[in-house]
Amino acid sequence: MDKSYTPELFESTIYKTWLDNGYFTNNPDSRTPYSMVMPPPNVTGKAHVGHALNDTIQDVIIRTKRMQGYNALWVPGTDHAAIATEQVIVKDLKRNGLTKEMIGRDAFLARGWEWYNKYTHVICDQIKRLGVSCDWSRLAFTMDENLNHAVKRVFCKYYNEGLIYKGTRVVNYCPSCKTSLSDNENVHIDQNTFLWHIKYPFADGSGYVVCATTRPETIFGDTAVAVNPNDERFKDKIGKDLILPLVNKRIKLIADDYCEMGFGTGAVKITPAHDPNDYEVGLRHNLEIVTCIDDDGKLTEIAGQFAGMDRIEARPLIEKALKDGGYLIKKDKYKNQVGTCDRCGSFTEPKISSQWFVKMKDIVKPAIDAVRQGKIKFHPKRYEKTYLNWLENSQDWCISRQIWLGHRIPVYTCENGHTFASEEDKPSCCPKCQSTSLTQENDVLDTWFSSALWPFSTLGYPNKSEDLKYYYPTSTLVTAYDIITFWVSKMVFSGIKFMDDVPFKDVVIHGLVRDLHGVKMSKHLGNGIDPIDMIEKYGADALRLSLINGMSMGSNLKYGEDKAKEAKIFINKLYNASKFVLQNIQDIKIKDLNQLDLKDKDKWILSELDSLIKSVNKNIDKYTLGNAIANLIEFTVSKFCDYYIELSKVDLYGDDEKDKTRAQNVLLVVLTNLLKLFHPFIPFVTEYIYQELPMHEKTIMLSSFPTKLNIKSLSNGFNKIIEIIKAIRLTRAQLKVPDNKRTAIYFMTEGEDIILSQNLAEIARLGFGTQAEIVSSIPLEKTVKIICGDTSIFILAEQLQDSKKERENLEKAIENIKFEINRSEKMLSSAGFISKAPQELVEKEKSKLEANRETYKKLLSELASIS
RNA sequence: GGAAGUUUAGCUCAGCUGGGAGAGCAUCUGCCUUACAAGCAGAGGGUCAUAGGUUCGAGCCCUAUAACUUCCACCA
Repeated sequence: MDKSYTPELFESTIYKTWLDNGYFTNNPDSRTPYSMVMPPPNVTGKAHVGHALNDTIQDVIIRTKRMQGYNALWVPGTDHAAIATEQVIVKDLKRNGLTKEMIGRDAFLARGWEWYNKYTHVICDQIKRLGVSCDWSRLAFTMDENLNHAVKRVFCKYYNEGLIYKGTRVVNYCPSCKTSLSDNENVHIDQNTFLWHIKYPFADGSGYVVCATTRPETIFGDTAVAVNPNDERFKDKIGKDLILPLVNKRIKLIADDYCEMGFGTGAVKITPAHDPNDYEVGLRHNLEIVTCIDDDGKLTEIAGQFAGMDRIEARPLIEKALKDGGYLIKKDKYKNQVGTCDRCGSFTEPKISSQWFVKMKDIVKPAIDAVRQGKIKFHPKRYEKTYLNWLENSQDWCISRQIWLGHRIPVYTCENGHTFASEEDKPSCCPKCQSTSLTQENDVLDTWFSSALWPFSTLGYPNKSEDLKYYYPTSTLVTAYDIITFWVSKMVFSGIKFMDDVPFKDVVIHGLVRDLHGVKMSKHLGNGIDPIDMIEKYGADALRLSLINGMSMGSNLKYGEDKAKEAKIFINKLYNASKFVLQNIQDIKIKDLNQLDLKDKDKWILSELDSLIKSVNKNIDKYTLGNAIANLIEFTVSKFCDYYIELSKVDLYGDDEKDKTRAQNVLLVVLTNLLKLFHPFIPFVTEYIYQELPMHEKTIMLSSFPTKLNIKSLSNGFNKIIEIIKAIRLTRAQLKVPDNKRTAIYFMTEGEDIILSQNLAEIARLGFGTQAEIVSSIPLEKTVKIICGDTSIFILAEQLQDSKKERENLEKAIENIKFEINRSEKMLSSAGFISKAPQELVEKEKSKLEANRETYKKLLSELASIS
């Protein structure tokens, strides 16, 4: 092994070995299945830290399950991200002076595929560098032939059951992406704007009403003004004609409950084409629908002199025109929320158009029940609320997009006006009239429509494959909280609808990776961290460890480069500890630990290891991976390295062959278990070290995950020795004895102290002693006395403890113990405590009190003796 | 407008079914001890956001308040 940890020397070789041996590949067999599907990254994207976190969590889970003996399958894949990719291609065309209409749909799609083929490997290669153990032979893509088939099958089923319909609605429309969006993709942001109060005069000259609006440019689309039917101020005016400012046409004053009496001026302008509520009002009152903003976000002909202007740029000019015409009463500052496009950030416009929808009401119900009844569990549980809340209030899902990339809606209309959905690529004729002249819908489906099928489309649906039978439902889904509503909910109702079963049983939700100040990472701010950079500088294991360590499930993670650095330092520590073990077991005779006469320190480290194994298993089961890794690091540093390795030197460097063999075997057992426990988190370095062990399987990946130690007579008795070592070290530090100056250590005991007498060499080594022995009388004058529990320790020191400091120490100790005794006495004298607290606890408190009283006496007499 | 989360050491966060407040980083002191100076040993540092309540006992449970964060929602 090299002197220090250098991941770049082995990470890629090891990954290749794993791949070449097919360790990631799985097919149905007699074992119990454990399956996951990877949330597909955008095929044209670049891996960011969020992917690294998401994939690391999944890899930890799948590697653990694989080692636990499950048939563990993890299916990777990518998403076609239609809107984003389409934009990129359109931009690319524009540079060459082309538009998509100029090259036509087929040529455009061909370009899309070029793009997809070119970039699939980029993102996959980046993800591979993390060390993920997904089955790459099953790499899926939402536009694959089979997935395409799944989409069409699902669409037709919905369609034929009447669950998909085409309707005219006001939907969110992005003038920049030039497509409609689902409610989900319409992101509300706060905006400081104004409330314009505009005068609408009655046609008969009998005064006017005032409407307030945040969007004065929509005035051209107004077809009524509404007031509340109970509003006394307007009661006798309802039905009268008003003059629409700037347009000078007549519109009616109508009464509708939608208009709240207390709000604003009490009157609201109605623009059915550009506001969902107004549209509803329009339907009720049979109002004309006037579109005044077109697909590019520009004002239409109806806007007269403003026609052709961008709706937002026109705003100040419209304001001026209103003012000039005497219509503007006032302009107040106002704060409201405005919709923006999830993909490009531009302001969306509510726009009336003909779109395809999925009826949500019925299909959503079983998805709600599945979570309510516990068939699907969220971790942490609180995210159930996000999920349920969204499903319970969901409106029909707008699935049509006015772009070309993606799954084209498989609905055809024949020349005789018959409309039907077909799974076939090119249906030959209309099923009703056999006409062969068919036209397909132009719109494509929302990307989430295909993502919703991911857990079963990647396993072979719509074919009734063996994979589906064996691996569906999948076991666990790991994703960030921000796509619970986009994705998780849609997979659940789709799975139940088309597979008759939930798509997964556990949903593990993690947070988003933020910078150190908690700010979202973005190119714009330059605060992003490139995971590939981190891998190159610190290694994939360090990146993985830094993401999991300190992670609390479901909460955001503040991340900076220092975390990767820190992680690398720790791995170096593990590496060095392993190196120490390996160097010292070259000549090992391997024995079963139960056949060896284990010493106190061995029993101690093994019992610590046993509880580590239990807690790691428990924490992985609970998906609290951050706690699991904290346990592992704590054990490695504070128990194994700081104590056991140091203690083992007594035997390794001594003359007794039996002691040496025993220490070697314990070291090997601890290291082997530790490597296995660490493997899911830091797969590369653990495999690398594992291969150096004198006895090992082909790969640590397929070795068994520790569940418990089968070793008898584990004990914690050695903790007393550790306390003594700490007391000696503390006193030395107070005496300012430098660590390179060793001192003699003596003990005086009242009776026989077996554990002490058996660990003198250990105390000497770790307590910076030249020697340690039990004596019957104080050996020399130049000693300093330390009281540690029931043990009296003397260390030979040139610099005597100054008596003032010594008294201070004693007094402090006495103060502390007095406080403890008081607390115990108070507790034990409380009738409530005795009767209500668990018996065990009462007993513990009693014995603690007794011990403390003993120590107290001892300390007092000690104080008396020095003064 | 509705909902969720957070508030513990200078910083980042743990803290189990309520039973003596923890880690890492940073700081200070000493040490190049043959796995590791990317290291070792030791130390200092907290009114657990505030106010009440329940309890023998509260960082943890309940109620209110405050600050921050996020999600959802069609109030002109």
